Amino acid sequence: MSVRTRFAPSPTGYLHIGGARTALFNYLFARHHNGQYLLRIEDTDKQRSTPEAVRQILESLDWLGLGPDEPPVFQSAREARHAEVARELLARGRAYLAFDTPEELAAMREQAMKEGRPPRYDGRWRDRDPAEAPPGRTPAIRLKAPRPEDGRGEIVVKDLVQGEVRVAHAELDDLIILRSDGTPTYLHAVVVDDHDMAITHVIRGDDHLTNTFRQCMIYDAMGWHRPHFAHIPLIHGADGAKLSKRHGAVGALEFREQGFLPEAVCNYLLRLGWGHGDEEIVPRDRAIALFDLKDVGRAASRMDYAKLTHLNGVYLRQADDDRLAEEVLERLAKHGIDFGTIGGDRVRALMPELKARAKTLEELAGTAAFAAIEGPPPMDAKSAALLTPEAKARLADLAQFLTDAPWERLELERWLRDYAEVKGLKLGAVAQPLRVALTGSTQSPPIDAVLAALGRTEAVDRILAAAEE
RNA sequence: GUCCCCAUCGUCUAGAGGCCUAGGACACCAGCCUUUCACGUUGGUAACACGGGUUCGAAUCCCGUUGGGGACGCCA
Repeated sequence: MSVRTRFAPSPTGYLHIGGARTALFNYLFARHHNGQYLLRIEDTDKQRSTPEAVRQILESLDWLGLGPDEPPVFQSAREARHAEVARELLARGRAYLAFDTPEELAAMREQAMKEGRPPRYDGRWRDRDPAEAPPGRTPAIRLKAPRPEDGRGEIVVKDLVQGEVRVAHAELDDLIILRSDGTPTYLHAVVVDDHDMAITHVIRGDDHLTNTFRQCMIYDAMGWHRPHFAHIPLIHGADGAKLSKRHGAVGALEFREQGFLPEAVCNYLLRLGWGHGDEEIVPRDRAIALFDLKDVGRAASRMDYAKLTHLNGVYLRQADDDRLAEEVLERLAKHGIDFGTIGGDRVRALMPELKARAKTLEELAGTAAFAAIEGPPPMDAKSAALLTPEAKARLADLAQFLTDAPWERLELERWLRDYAEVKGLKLGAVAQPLRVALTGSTQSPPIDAVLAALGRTEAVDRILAAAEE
């Protein structure tokens, strides 16, 4: 039977980076086994689910290159089926009608907590005749949890990541599978959908580990085969607490905004909890070839933005120049920086040098701005301070001589070295004032590359402007 | 409170009883390279939570302690 996995987010907000990793692992596992990777939107909570969240989840997955192999399944569209299974369980005597009110249940929980007992449903309607129900109450359907004679049974799950995990039947209570309003509960809907979608491997966050035992009860009651389960550890913030906004970016699309490349984010997420020897750079194809659930760690890991940033730099340097140029120009436009066709060409021309010096697209856009615009670049204080009277005189001199210089990068470099030698100067004494004049910054790509990319007219204009300031 | 899971440098990890004087990566520090910055490169600081077993031998197996996390809804 071919492997089928699914990612099942609930559309109550943006796609969390932890969810993105769950999706990635589901994707990689399916691809590794030549199986299918599906998406199910768990929108049975009508109060909190929004179409906007659905849209954002799809966009996030698309950006990460984790789009599903089949159209997404919307859980809300399958409520009739969920109810049908619940009624079947009822008909088979594996479930029963429970007429409790929410208030009664709350009181029951409170009482149990007060007495130091675990808050579980006591099964008061399990063997009671529905005829005894108080008038006007609509019942929920509860599943009958196993109650072995000796009271010592247990449910065993052989989790592909966590290993063998067991929970005593005594820990389980009769869970609601169909609410009194006829809608399914999450635990029930998940089981029915995973079964109907022929999911073979359920890979999800380990916050679902204890839910698994409740779900197993439903599989068993229906006589369905349980899928394999793999519960992967959660991602925490740098302080070890649950990852939240105060830790920094957590939404997948926030990473895009901040200038991270999707392939870098995926690589980072993969290495968080999964490893293959000392390999750090694991592109998609390699990840598919290597991925195995047995190599997934069992401990929660912490989000490290510094390492993500480093990885992003690695991927940035490998990325295609035109792609990066497009991204950068888009960002410049968004920041209200004016540039024309020529500016775009200059950014493209300088991209090989630019990308070696940036770790994110946002940073790249910042360092590319001087090349995109027309005229003298804005100058920071540190750069302006470099424009001493001597430096300005030097620039004026350079502007004059550059008029006749050969305009090609390697030739320019030689020309600059000759110039410095003739004038008895260190190359740095020539390059730094030039850099400041041309880029408005003390840091930039090699000055010969900058000159070549700007073109003679623009370069000389900027040098003259700085000399006359 | 009850149940479940987890535990190697600050962080991510390698490690399946001897290959471990514990390896790699990020971050940090110092040097080299150099027209600035970055890249690259060389070196450095830095960890098996603790206590008991098992064994000739334990980071690796077992038990306990401590610490962290998760779950206990007519939420998902």
